[in-house]
Amino acid sequence: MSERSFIIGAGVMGEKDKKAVIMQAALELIVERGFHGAPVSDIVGRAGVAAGTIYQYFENKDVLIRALRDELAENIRQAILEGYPSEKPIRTRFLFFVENLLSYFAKNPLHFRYMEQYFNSPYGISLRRDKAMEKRDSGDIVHELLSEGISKRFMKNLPEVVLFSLALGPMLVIIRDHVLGFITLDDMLIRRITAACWDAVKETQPAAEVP
Amino acid sequence: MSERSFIIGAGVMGEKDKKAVIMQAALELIVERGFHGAPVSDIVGRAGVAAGTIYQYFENKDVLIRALRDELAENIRQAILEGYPSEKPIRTRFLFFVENLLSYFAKNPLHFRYMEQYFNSPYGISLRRDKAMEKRDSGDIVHELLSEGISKRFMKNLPEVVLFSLALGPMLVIIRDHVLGFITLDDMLIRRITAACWDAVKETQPAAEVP
DNA sequence: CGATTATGAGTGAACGTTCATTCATAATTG
DNA sequence: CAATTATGAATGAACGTTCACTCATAATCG
Repeated sequence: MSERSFIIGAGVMGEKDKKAVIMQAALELIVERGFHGAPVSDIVGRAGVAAGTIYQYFENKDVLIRALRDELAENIRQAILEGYPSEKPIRTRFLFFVENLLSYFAKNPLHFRYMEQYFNSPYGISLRRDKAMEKRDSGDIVHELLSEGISKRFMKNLPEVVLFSLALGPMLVIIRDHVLGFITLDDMLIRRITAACWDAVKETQPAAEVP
Repeated sequence: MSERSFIIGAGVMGEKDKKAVIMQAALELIVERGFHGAPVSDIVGRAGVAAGTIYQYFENKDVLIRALRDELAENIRQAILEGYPSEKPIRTRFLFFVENLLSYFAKNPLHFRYMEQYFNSPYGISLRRDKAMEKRDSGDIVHELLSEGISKRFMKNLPEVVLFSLALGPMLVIIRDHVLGFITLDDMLIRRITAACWDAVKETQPAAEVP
């Protein structure tokens, strides 16, 4: 082998992957056992590195936890914005957004569980709004969607945070059930769930035009 | 003072209250800082008792945590079943149930935050279904409501867990926002939110009779 | 180009801290 | 004055973090 490399399990890794291996191990363990059930000693054990190695890449455990959050948030952001039909009617955009988000989490259950745990922990409480709803990337799109929906009377005249909860709250429960094996999500079911969420937010005295 | 008593803050307590004081202190601290941010030393400190006293009432910290869950679950059960209109139409029962639950948590934010943390932690994962949906008290009522709604075609023909998520998922987000001060829930708003949840679950091709 | 030195990623035993829990003792009760 | 209840210093396990050290590789040298 022409450059430094090493073996973990059956695979051969270039040195650049070590950080990623640690992050993956942390993701799995934290999802399985929670933040305080995933000591650094177990994380490095699963990653196949020594205790000290983790501090080559992360200043401390908190930094690792936040780095994981940032990476997942970026993945999610890219996944749900790809192909977003900015020019289509509101209903189309709404369905696209919710369907994509459901789909992403159905396919990446660990990402969902991690973010859920993060935002339900003392780490995440203060940052919740910044990341989920405020002036940032995907949050912008949600805000744009809902405020336009309200002003054009395609959606119910409720506070934006309420419409947000009607649109995405069911997803929190459904993905949890999907992860835990109480239900299996396929594309058809995802489409029907998304349509039901639209029923929740849409104005029941419809405006002159159909959205 | 004629019987043994002691002072906490401005109040005087008989000894029978000591267990309750410990539980209240644990509730507050765990909601504020999470399970691993609420060490026994802090709990007894807030309760105004010595470290050892907690073990007079609870075998260990886990037992305390589960006892709190049980007490809150019982409170919630009683609150939402009081005055439940078993003989009224499905829609009436649905609105009553969801409204009552929203109302209860809006008035008892600590209870909500505790249960949320509990069920999102390794403690609660395995028990989630037993408590929230299965053959038990309030769970029975939800199951009865949804299965009747499906079979009589007043609700969408979706898996029960999906209808459950459409009915109660938004509440998870809204109460969190209420607790964190992003929104203020009053009776009027609660009624409008509940109505929107009904829109989500109700069959859009209505049956012959109005429910 | 072979030999020598420098580098820094990787290591893991050891450290200090924090935690839940215990128990000998003290205080309070009827 | 026995019995019950409360106390808090002491304990040991578990944790995150540190740091002196190793060694494969890269850089430099003669």
